[in-house]
Amino acid sequence: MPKRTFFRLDEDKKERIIRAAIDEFHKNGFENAKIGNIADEAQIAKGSIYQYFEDKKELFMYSINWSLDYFMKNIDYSSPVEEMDPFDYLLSDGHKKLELLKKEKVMVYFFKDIMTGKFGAMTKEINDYLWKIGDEHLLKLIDVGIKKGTIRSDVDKNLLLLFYKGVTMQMDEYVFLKAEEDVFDLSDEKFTQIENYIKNIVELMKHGMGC
Amino acid sequence: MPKRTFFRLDEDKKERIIRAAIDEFHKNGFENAKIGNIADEAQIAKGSIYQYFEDKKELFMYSINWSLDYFMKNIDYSSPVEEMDPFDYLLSDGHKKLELLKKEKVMVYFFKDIMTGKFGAMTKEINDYLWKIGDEHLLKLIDVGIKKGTIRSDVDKNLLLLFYKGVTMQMDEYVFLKAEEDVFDLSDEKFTQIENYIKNIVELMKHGMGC
Amino acid sequence: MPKRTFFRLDEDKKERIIRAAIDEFHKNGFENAKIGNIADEAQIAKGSIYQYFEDKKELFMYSINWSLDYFMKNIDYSSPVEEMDPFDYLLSDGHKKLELLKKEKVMVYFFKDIMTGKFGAMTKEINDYLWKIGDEHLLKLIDVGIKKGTIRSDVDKNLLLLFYKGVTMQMDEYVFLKAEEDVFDLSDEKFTQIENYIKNIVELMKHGMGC
Amino acid sequence: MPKRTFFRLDEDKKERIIRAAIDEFHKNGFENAKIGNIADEAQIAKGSIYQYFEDKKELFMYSINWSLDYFMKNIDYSSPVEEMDPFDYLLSDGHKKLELLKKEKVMVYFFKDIMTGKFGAMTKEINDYLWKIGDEHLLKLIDVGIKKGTIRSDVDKNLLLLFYKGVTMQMDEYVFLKAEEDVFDLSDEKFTQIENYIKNIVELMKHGMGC
DNA sequence: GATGAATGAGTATTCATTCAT
DNA sequence: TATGAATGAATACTCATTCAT
Repeated sequence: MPKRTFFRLDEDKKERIIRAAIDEFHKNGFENAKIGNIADEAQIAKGSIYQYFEDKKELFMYSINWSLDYFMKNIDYSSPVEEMDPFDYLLSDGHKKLELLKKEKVMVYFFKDIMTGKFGAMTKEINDYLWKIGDEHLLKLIDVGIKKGTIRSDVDKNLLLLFYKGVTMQMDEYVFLKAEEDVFDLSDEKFTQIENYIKNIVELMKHGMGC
Repeated sequence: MPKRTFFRLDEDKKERIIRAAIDEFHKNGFENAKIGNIADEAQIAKGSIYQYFEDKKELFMYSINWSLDYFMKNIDYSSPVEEMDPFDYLLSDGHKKLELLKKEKVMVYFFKDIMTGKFGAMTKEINDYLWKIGDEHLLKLIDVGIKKGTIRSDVDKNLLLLFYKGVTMQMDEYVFLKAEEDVFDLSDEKFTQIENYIKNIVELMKHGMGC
Repeated sequence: MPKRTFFRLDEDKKERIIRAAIDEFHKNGFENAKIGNIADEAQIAKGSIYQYFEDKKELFMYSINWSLDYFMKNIDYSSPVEEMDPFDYLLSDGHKKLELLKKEKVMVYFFKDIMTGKFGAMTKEINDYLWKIGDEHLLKLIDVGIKKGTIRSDVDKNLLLLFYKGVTMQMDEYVFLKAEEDVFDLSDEKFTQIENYIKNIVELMKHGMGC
Repeated sequence: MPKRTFFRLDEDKKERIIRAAIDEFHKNGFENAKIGNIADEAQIAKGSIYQYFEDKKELFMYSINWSLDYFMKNIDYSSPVEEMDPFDYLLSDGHKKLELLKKEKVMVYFFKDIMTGKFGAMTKEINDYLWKIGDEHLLKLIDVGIKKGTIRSDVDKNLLLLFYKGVTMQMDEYVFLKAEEDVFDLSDEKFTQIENYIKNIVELMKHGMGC
């Protein structure tokens, strides 16, 4: 948890610092991230970082939290969508992700780094926490699906979760790759191409790949 | 590529070195892995490492190659199985993995670290290479499935690959977690529990989670 | 010398600041003393310290002066006692010191730190000054003793001073140690024990340890 | 305790390192002593210091031990002298100290710093140890004196110790100051002046300053 | 070839001091 | 004047790599 001096900062500065941190952590990983770079990028003095955060680790942790919050707010990863069928959700969600990708590339990547476990040992603690949050969210979706009758009820929910998650992540991976191809802007063609892919994947999730 | 001095070493020493490296890299990640620890563990002088490898990175890369080879040889990840149906393959493969897990815990974990992208930037290069190999392998399996009529042929193969991979990885993840619970030895009960899970997952892959 | 802003402060605040400083300097030495701690302890803002003192060193120097003054006033280290025989003086002085120890532990210790030279190089300047003051005081005492016929007159006065000082300091050291044993309060028993010791020491000073 | 790599060094290098350390610690105290300075002065790489010592503190501690040993060996502070009368001992000891002062100024000062407690908190532990050694040594001397009949036996030995120590230290202080006056070499005149002082002090110790 | 000692570049963190409010 | 946030200089320590034996 940042020191209170951090919270007293004006929004712009706070955001500059965290975005600088996210950028650095994403580019170089935790170990190789230099506090100096972050300070420079955020246009503050190196020492100031320590006025706001206990140490590098705390800054890192908070960066994670911050990006988590960010996505919660912006992708509505949290609640209202909960009445949506998980398959529909995927479709809409995928769309939103594409828009985010265009706007918040770095942060999305950072978020992906986290979820992928790229920060490894460093995050064991927070990693578990993040997973739990994500899983809970997905389980709710699955529940809705079962209730609505779009998801089979003869299989253990955890198994469904695992299945859903696996396919979803793979799909995200694909979307990322595709989006990466256009460094600056996604063409409409690419856009529909991606949406098509997602539709197909969802179809596979529903009916399986077997005959 | 190691220097030729390395290849002149006797098998035992070579293996000791690589296994020590794998252990250290797995435990601490690339940045925090200490050459000194590896040398100690391998019972050779620190300086000797540099007689065999250009630098830390080369040792790391070779460790990856080595473990890749190891699995190729031991899990038959390469050829003969190719006539097998991908679903059957999963079942048998899963079984083999369990046996490997018991025998080569550290190396399996290291391998997982690699495939998961935990070494991040460090491996971008090799990562792509590994994925390509893996993907090729899986695509062959899928082809077999289509030919044998166990996999639907109305969907793009790359999509099937993506789907198959996603579910597979998630399944592996689960197996790892389960296996981890028994630090020293897997009980038979746990063993069948895991196999059951795999069966169910395969069933989901075949028929999907939709109604 | 503190800035004039300091002298404009009310007594209570001034004392709070100096006592906080003394406490910190005593506990951590000059180098490790933290201005922040002093400010916290004195319940003022860190920046205010610099409103009163040029820098850390000036605060330190003034703390020394302050404690010196304090003892001058409170132990009557200066004048009226001057008609007293140095041996009698020691006895009475010793008693007073015990009382002070109970009331002003920290400051006494700080004072001892100074006289002992614990602040080393930092005080070279002030140290000389302090010694001079102390020596002058003691020389007066010795003069009185010679005049009163309680001290031999066949020895160089500086030598007597040196002798007197050495034994005295050692005695103080002992008193401090004893006093330290009772963290909160000196028992009467300990009290008389200490006084006895002092008496014996004084006897040794008078007649020597030889046969 | 230094690492064994240190003990494998040739005598010259070892001595260069320790003397450089002693010099730096004496000049700047523990906190302000810079490892870099020590390394430079000893003509070795900064990192090498850490090949020999765990950290700054260990180097400091060993420097103390080393100078202690040095004086033990060179001033015969340990045993054979033990049959000597403490007063005679002081005389001879004083003489030796003068010679040492000329040869090993810095180290003598460092030693004095230690015994004076100038390193304060840092040494609480070792300080006690040093005092104990010193006290034991002195107590033996006093015992000899009592046995030989040159010291009165009607006084508590610890009191005698305290007395003896106080006067001795003060005397040393004086000698140091005198010696300091001649930066490069002690004139014979100064030499005899000092010896005279010592004789007088010893006389005072024997017969006291009272009438 | 093998060894392990020597090297020195590289960086998080602290804290006295300054400064804007 | 009081405040406390901002600043940045300063330094112990690590460890990959080199090198002398």
